[in-house]
Amino acid sequence: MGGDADEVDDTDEDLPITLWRIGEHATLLHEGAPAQSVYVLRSGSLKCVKTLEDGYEQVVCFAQPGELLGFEALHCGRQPTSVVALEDATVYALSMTELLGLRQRCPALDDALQLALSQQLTRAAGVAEMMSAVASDVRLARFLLWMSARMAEAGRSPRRLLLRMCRRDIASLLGVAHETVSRSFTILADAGHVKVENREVEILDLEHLRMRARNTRGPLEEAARRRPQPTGKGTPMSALPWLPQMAALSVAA
Amino acid sequence: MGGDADEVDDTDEDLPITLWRIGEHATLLHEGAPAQSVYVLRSGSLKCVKTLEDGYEQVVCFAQPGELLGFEALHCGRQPTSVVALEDATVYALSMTELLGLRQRCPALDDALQLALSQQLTRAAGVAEMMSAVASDVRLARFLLWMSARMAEAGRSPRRLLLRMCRRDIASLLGVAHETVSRSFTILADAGHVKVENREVEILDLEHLRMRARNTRGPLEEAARRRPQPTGKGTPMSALPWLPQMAALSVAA
DNA sequence: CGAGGAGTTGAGGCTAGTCAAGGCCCGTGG
DNA sequence: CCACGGGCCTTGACTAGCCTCAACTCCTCG
Repeated sequence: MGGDADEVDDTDEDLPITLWRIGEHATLLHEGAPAQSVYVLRSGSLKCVKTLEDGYEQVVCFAQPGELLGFEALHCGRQPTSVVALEDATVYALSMTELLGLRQRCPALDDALQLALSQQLTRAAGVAEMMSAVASDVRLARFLLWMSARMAEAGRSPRRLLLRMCRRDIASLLGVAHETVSRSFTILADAGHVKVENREVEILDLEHLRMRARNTRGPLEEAARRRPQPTGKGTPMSALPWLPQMAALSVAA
Repeated sequence: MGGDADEVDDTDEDLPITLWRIGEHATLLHEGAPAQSVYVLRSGSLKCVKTLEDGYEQVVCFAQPGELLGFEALHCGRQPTSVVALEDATVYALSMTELLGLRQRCPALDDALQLALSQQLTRAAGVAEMMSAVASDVRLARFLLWMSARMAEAGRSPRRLLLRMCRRDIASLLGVAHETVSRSFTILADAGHVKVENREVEILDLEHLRMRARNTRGPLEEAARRRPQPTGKGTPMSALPWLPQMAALSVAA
């Protein structure tokens, strides 16, 4: 297996689903490792990191319980990121070789998989949105709101956050220096939006935090003027496409 | 339907796959629109944009032929981004309500779908990697290499790029001002790495362009020292998990 | 008790954002 | 036909914000 995790138990003879336990700082998936399983995070939190050629550790995302991991490797066979536990965590593991057969035998799992994948795509867009802000305090505000939303999804208090990752990891995700993260924390704290105590963050003024997070760049960037301009009128085409063709296409590109 | 596209033809009575033609600047998917179909881009190129509260148009990604679109909406029922054609384009449309049944009737399509989803996740991580660079010329270099890789995937020349998007869209994706994109283009051109003529870009020195793209931030950021540190040893757990539970979990979070 | 990581804060230089002007190209309309 | 307007792109000048380097504290761990 591609990780420092301990196999705990098979859950069922028929189903190749295994529960793994991952200790803090242990690596569940190694970047570049062959794809063998997909995982669903059961408890704890993880970070997905890409080690760039110059040795810089780029954090791509933080994973909360329920998230799907390792699925990216399906199309190229290798893991694009490493996955490291920020605290003790447990995951369900699902062998990739048996994934296909399993999907057919169990439509419920199949649907759940589709949903989870869809969700992961949405989250990826959310990460991009976070990084799109210019000002560093705005980035941090968005990050905190993002974490808060995750807590709410998980049914926990969205006001009290316990950040399991270090400042450097946050800085990496947001694309700023880790000192800047520190400064941005004090900016938000001085403004009375949050109370910060090391990794414990309490959101005091959600509304003002949201307002700050809205600032993207300049004053509206005149983008509001650029209306959709639907032209849309086009000539009909001959009906050559087909299902197999479509299937081939989506594999190809 | 949520778009200014023209329906062209049904491809098969049994299969709800339709070919749509989208004119330049037309919108295939509107942000916030209900999820009704998934699409596979057949020809042309698109951009996915998120209009933020302050009116700023955040470009999330550029789509090339073969990419899957609209799938993010599955889990929440609404499109998280708008999708706009950068040039005349065609897409295969697949009704979402019939998607489930179709997947079961045609495993080949199902597998293709999984692969495409996996690919989309990988691409999302790639976008994050692009934005992670600090220096603007490095960001642009990565963008050009990214476009080049897409061209190679499509079987076209990876050296001659025709950028269908305007500078402002590139700037939005990279998280910089559009003037900065201009300046970065001239930096790369002056360095002899590329030849730029409006939207036509020729890569002259791939190797040096790659070298420039490697610079992430500072000199190694001492991250190279932070070795994995596998602790990994943990106590076994009782075997409570199960397939239905796992399915429910991946839906829940 | 010392070593080292994590976090915070300060000083200074430089990148990139902002504002502004000008050129180019292409659409519409006089 | 050419004038005009309006994108798109580029370039310049100024300035704000962030990165870098550095020092210091706190805390954990061996």
